[in-house]
Amino acid sequence: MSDTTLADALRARIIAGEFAPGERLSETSLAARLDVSRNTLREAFRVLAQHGLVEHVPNRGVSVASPTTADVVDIYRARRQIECGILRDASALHPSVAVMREELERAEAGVEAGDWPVVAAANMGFHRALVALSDSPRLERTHEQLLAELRLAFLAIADFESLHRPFVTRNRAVLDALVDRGPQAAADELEDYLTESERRVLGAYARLGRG
Amino acid sequence: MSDTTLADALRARIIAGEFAPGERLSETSLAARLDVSRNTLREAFRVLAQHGLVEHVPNRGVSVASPTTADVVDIYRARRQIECGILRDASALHPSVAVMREELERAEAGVEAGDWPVVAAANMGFHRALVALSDSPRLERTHEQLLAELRLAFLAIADFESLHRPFVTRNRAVLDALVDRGPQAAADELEDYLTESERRVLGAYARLGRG
DNA sequence: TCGACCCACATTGTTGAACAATCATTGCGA
DNA sequence: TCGCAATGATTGTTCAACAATGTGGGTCGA
Repeated sequence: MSDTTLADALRARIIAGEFAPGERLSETSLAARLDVSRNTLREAFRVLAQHGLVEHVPNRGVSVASPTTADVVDIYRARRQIECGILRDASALHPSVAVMREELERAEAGVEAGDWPVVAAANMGFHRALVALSDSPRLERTHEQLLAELRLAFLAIADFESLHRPFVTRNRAVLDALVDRGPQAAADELEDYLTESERRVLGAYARLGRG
Repeated sequence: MSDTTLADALRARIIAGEFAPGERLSETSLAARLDVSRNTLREAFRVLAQHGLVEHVPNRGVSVASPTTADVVDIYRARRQIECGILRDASALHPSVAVMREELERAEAGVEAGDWPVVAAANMGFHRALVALSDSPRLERTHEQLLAELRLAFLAIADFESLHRPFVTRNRAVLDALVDRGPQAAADELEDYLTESERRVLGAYARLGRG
């Protein structure tokens, strides 16, 4: 199996919650379980470590990342910088606006159905489409990594409903603001969104005695 | 040798211009030359590929990245987004302002001495310190990768003087604006800087028949 | 009982060799 | 000249081994 494919497969498994945040990933046993050699697995680990999905400590192996409070704060700081900046410069005519609307509707349908994993995915899709407004592959890549890390924080908290349900209407507000009141208003809405979302995550962390 | 150390060493060599942008990096010969095994080298390659410093094509190995015109445009787009956004929210009292001043003086001394590599390094140091105003490790990491890629573009152009000399006074203007006229004015100055710098790089690329 | 030290064990870091898979080139024939 | 198959080189992957490092347990002494 190609190492990139392997890294992608591992990434998907981690994001799906197959491995708990903080869980130690033994090279020997995981290699056996995935039916690849240790060397191949190690190459995949390097990729994931660069993505921030696993943490690599020399001579002590890799574990699934488990974002600390400081990490969460930093992730949201970076998100604010990137997402708000992009939105402020965005055009409501960009094709990606349609994608944002699709994801929003998917999230709203998910709320109706009470399917919180769908809501979570759609909310993230909304913000991914938002970043695509920038037409910058590098910003999209960076943002994608931020979302992947953040998803680990969500996994540690595990309460998808309270983490995602309240934010569907906020995403609606962001999109409406972009279309009706212009990019600056949308950026302001988004900043509120992110501040509130960060507050929720940090609150849950505090209740858990951190992540 | 630890793989991270190896990746760092390779990164330094690439950035120093030891390998030309676009040059093919043979696993066997490079492993022999660096006195490491192929497997270890491959792990380091994965790290560098994630940094955008080398390009990895399946079954065709890795080459030193050689940014295309589109890459340069994207790098500057991302820089504008990140650096200007940070500067707009920055405080002139942040400790990193002192670092910016140091790098600026180093650059000015370099201009006096006609030492363009020093000027180039100091200019980049200035912008690195600028991003450090954000106190965000993730933004710093992303920005560092952008600079590394950009350095490859500079290497392809090779005319350090015209790429870096004009921008020392512009950096001075950014710093002065931050201290004297506030973050918004500084962000405006910086936007001019980046636009002009991008124009220069693209112009040189055009003269070379692209990179 | 408690703490310091030492040793065996487990895991990672790295190597070298081997083989399959894929790509590039060369030379042949039509 | 063009297409094509054989050939050689390089990458992808595996395996086995050993060195280096970290971990935990157990002994010994106070």
